[in-house]
Amino acid sequence: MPKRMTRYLITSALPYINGVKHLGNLVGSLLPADVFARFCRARGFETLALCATDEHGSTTELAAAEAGRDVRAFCDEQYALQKAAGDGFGLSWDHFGRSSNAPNIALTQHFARLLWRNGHLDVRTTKQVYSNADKRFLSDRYVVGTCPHCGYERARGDQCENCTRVLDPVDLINPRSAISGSPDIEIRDSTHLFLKQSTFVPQLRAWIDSHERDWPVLVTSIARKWLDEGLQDRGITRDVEWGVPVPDDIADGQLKGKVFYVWFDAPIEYIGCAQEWAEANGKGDAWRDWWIGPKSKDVVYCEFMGKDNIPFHTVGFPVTVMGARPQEDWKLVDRLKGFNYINFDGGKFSTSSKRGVFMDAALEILPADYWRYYLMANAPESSDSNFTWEHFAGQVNKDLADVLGNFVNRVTKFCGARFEGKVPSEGEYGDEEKALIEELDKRVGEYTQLFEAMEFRKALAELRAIFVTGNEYLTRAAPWTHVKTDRARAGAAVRMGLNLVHLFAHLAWPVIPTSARRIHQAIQDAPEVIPWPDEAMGDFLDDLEYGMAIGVPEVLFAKITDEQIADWRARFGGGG
RNA sequence: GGCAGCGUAGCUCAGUGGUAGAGCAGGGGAAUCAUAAUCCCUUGGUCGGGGGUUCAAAUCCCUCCGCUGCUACCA
Repeated sequence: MPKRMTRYLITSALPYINGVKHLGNLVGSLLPADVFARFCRARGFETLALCATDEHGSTTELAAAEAGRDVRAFCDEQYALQKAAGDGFGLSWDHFGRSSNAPNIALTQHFARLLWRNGHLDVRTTKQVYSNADKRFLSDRYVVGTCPHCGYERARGDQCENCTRVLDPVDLINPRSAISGSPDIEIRDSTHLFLKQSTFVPQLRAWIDSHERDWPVLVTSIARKWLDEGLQDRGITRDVEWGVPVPDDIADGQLKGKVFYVWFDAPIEYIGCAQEWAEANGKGDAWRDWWIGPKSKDVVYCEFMGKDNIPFHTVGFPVTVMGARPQEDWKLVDRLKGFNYINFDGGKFSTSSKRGVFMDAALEILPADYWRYYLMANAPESSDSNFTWEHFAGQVNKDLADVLGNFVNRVTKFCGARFEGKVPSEGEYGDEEKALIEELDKRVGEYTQLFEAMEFRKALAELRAIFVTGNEYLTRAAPWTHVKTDRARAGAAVRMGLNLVHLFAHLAWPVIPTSARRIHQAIQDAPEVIPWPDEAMGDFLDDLEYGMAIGVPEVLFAKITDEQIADWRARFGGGG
């Protein structure tokens, strides 16, 4: 595989540390980033795929407190769980880091100093709610009280869940701490740093406009909405303990004891994670070449995220990067792929109310590839999509078990029964094969383009169509008929069938890596990265050595039964 | 309330000005190598309602209805 000039830097939105993620989080960022990273590697591009846990903020502090744990220990434990779940799903990160690790802390402080020096930060005094009972400042959502609009008694300080109105904690009637329930709260002045985002609007708008064509409408429309509504300066520090400390040399130490807002430091971990990767792999300063300096010019930086993350990646983080100029010219995102949500039987997946299927539980009931295929085939690209057990089972059974799995099985078994389990050397390709090759040249080209365009749903529809093409061919070639009268003709068909199996393993690898490997190994050993077929189909489909012994894989995809669906529906909820 | 997206066959979705599409499900047939798996043919939609622009509208404009999301201190 030739090395190519372009390098791909790929990040998925950082999963928050607070618990194993559900399928919605998986399909919106982690999984498409992995599929795309595998696709890039398969094509021979140098690729760096990074992800990390996003650990800071009051939510983690309070979750740890509730669990009676030290915050760091709590995060250590949660990090291990998320890492294991990601590994289980075959998420092939080059590094899975942590926003609380040293590189991110140093980089976050470094960026803040640059922004301060460049005049992009203001010191402002704000009114914050302080709880005497809890001995801490409360973020808006941790103040509860009666909604002044609808009278709901458990409204949160940021928004009333009942009438959905946006609130300010001072509006609440009978306000109290959501942590202790204590009404002993007061308003105190607190000094914070504000990032002067408003001065970046023209620059941001020009940048977003320049991506009119290569970003999804979802992304540009959300980004523009923020600019059109009048971008406000954003407070980037908080009165909590668990975070990156604000250095004393900013604003003469006025921010002593405060930390940066989690949304300020989390995106910087994309860079910090590259440094963690370099440190873990003895790469020295190589991480910088992905992010800054002349060598980074060859890098295409791709970000994957759910729509809730889009403002922070089209406005917040870009302002941080732009504000570090002209001294330092860090990369801005080139390709930003945003996703809608996947619903669970018509309702939301919810971490807090444990609704839906979570990554660890998903792997307990089925291998990762079932999920990977289904989720990518139904990726919520144009609108929210909906998960039901019945739809899931129907699609997996049909596409993976019947169309792909059975094809591999029928070809390899027939070869074993009639051609001694060896690639037949008799016969030559004729018109039938020529037509097949022509069609596959077209389809594989289309499939490649769809992946390049990150049109995952359509790409998987094309992949399925390619599998179907194999079945169609086999029906027309009918080696089971010809073997009785014309062994050469049957041999050529079986040889083509085996070459198709081989092709399918290569094409499917980014999506279903484990199964693709099993399929490939039935034919011959598979390399770690199964390369993309760049050659013309006429060559690829006559590539297997004549006479080479092949095997029959064990059942590749066992079908999901009605009983299983009933069990899972009882366990997880969700209709069908 | 404001803003955005969506509403197309029973289901999941393509299609953004030129005779309504795919997969699944349903119906009929072929084949019997195979995880009863495959292949071929086929039923099915006044493209949410109404109005307008146009030779021509699922597609553009207006309006109404419905669903979803976002609304900056959850991340």
